[in-house]
Amino acid sequence: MASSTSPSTLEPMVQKLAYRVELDALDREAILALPFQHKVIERSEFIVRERELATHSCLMLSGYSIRSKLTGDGGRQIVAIQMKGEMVDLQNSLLRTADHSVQALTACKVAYIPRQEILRLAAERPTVARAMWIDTLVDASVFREWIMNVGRRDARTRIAHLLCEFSLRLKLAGLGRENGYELPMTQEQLADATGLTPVHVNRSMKTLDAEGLIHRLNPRVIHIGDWRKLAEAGDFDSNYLHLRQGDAALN
Amino acid sequence: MASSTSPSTLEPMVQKLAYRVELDALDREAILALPFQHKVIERSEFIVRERELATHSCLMLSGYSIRSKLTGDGGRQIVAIQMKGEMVDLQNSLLRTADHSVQALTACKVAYIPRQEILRLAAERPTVARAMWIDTLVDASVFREWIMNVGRRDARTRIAHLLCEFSLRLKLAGLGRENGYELPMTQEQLADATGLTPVHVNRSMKTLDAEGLIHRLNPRVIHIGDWRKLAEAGDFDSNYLHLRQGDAALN
DNA sequence: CGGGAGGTTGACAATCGTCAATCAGAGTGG
DNA sequence: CCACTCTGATTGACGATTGTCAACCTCCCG
Repeated sequence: MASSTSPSTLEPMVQKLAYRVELDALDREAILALPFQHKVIERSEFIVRERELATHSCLMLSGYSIRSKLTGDGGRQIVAIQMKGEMVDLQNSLLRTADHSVQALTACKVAYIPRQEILRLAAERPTVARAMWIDTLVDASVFREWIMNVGRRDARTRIAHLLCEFSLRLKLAGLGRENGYELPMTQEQLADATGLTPVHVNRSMKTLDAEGLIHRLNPRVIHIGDWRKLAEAGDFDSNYLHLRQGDAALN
Repeated sequence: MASSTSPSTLEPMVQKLAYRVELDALDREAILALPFQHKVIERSEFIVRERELATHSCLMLSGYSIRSKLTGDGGRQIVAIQMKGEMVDLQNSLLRTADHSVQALTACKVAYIPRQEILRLAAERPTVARAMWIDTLVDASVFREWIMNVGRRDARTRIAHLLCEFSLRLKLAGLGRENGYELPMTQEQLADATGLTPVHVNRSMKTLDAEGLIHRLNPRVIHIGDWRKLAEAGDFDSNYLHLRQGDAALN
């Protein structure tokens, strides 16, 4: 872990918030002036554990992380996937104790920001506060879509939906190639995200492949043959991501 | 619909927010001074429809409402249940278009507050803004628990979990009797909330009844025989509701 | 070359959904 | 007071999606 005051490290946070609300120069400066610590998180390492006190928020600079919860009998449910530019753990850090864990899916670079500094920023810059609030509201909207995904869609549709969400979000984050991307998760992790078993995830992806909706060079590299068809198969409508006009039409 | 400036109508909103953050006299006054309209919503009436522009937030004064989403093939997923004292639609009204519908489960009395006034209040009273933010974060925590509920628990456990959540929240709202309450929903609605079919909800409740975990005077009036056992059956841990110490031990 | 993680497949089991009939209770009108 | 109707609850028979178990394969890495 290394302290840093590099002026541009928090730029992704400015971008993220400016996407939601118009920020003036003072707002931007205030964000960039936040104290933070650079940190590298290894694959599988926990950033926050359920029931811990979370004292920091963190901004993803690279890599992927997941949020998950455990049932009493050991089942795991992944409730969100985070990527570059996203604020992890505004949720946990503003509340007393974490209600879910955050874990690195791949090696990650993050910027740690003390909870107190986030609160101070919010108090001093109402516009920034509003942007962060809206950001958490969009997170909540994604949660709702996931409830519907696991509650009311069959296996094939759930997987297709997740692949669509991934595709769009990767493009927005500036990752991902033209018609495809590399999945950062194993089939077991996909299963935990969709409420299925690894075996059935495998079967469902095989089906999507056989139907020509996706092509796989290797199990993790997804090529999307026809976005329209995949979106239809996944009952995917990007409305819940609350993107801007142009971005929603990316695919 | 009737305009009103009755000074105490918004008191539940003060209570709700003061539960999360300490509010000073000015904060409380500012909340109570919000302009609003009284409105009575009939059973089944929509308060907001998916994809609409939501221009108002609303505070539940009595009755129950649900938030729901529809799949492409007509399936419905209920993603939240709202009761007295809760702020419906901070979510929809701060974002451009509603990503889900809000519908009255029973006849409801509500106070409509214009979106602009909420934003103004948040800008002028940072502490109130923080309280509302935290409130939406708690909502998000409940969404995460619901994802786990429908994703990783079997039918009997899902139902038991929902019954437990209801019991606790009703007590907090000052509703519900000692060891039981009246469910405001049909079994079809329970099914939509748990990702099951009405028939299977019926079977699951029958099982819980046969096991002595609940008793039913009539299909909607639930008596909880042994809270401990029901909570265990439902894999229920109130941590995700982020209650205060005392409240978490209510049952 | 060996070991391990992750992916793939088949056989079988179980939970849950579907369909359809019946029942119970509330409200309505004659 | 009694059909009549409607909504919601209940039940049984059957079917299907999904889970379980177990084997085997593939690739990567030391």
